[in-house]
Amino acid sequence: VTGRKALPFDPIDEARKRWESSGWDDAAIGMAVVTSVVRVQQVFVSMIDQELRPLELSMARYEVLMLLMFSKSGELPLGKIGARLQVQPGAVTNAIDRLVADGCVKRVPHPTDRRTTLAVITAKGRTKAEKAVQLLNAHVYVKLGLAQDKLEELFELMRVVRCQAGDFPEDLVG
Amino acid sequence: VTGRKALPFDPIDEARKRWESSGWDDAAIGMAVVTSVVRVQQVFVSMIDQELRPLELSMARYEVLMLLMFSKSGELPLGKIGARLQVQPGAVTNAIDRLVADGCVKRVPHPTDRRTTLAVITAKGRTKAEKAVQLLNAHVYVKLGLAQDKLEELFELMRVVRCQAGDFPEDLVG
DNA sequence: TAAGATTGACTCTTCAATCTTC
DNA sequence: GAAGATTGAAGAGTCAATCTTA
Repeated sequence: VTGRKALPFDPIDEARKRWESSGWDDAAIGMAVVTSVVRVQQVFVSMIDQELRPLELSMARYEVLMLLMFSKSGELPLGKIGARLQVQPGAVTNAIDRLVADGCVKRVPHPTDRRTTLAVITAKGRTKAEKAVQLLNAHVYVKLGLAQDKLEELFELMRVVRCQAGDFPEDLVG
Repeated sequence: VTGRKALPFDPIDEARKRWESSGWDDAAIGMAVVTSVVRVQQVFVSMIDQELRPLELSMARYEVLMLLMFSKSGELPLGKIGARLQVQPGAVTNAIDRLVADGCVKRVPHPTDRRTTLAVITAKGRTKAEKAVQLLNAHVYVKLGLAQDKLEELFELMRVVRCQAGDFPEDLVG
């Protein structure tokens, strides 16, 4: 993706064989899957970052803008944002700070609960978010190199893993 | 995984529906797959970090130890490590620095090429690596909550994505 | 007491610049 | 000049501590 070179063999296949020849057969496929997910994520994130760079957006800030754009009235308490993105409060504060500095978001006090702060997307924020979506749709999401039906299979398998991990309740799987 | 709460619905399903109702049908499944991979990776890495914490190992340093342990004579040039892990040179220097400080690795000059440095795993490094493997095998890799055949399907689909991304040559896909 | 947000210390990453050696 | 490694700055994350408000 960047200046990294391709290897003349599949490194994860190699690792799996070593696991099997070390007597860890029952864990070998799990290791291979986890390692694959980590590597693929690395590739996806660097594709996304590259597209977002001209807009001066990071992936984290893009995700925040998406959340705000698709929420009714374009505002959300910071705590809700953290829960959706599954990141710590400090990460939210940081992302909002930068979005505010860039004029994409405003901080507004909650009308009734004075502990909570609302993030509100601005017109500039909406414009930037729309550009970002166009770029990612055109250059990342439609270029995954897998047929539609294969993507569906992959999505369903990942959904089960996400559910097992407690991302959302079990009764929503099937 | 940590103190994060589960949501009462699948957030990625919601996003996918919004994509479809915005007329981005062709990109919707790609968006859902990319988002899924990012979330699952987040979960896997935090499971791994939690297991590795008692050993005072990060996932990055664990990966370096694995590479060294499975290489003949337990040594590797820093550049090779970066290529295998697909990270920048600076990240390798950082990881090796910490492993050296922990006594798990030694830096040794290359016998013929005085530009390159070799990382050599120590006895302490091997011991720690073996403990790490036991922990991850027992508490992560065998507990993915998916049947063996489903894991195989998932692995094969991810392999195609990795290949498309240029992780390794196309003629090794299968 | 607990919830929401912020802050500061620390880790790990990328990127660009630098230094040595080929 | 190019390759290998290091360095320093900046971005983004965790975690623990803190402050305000409920």
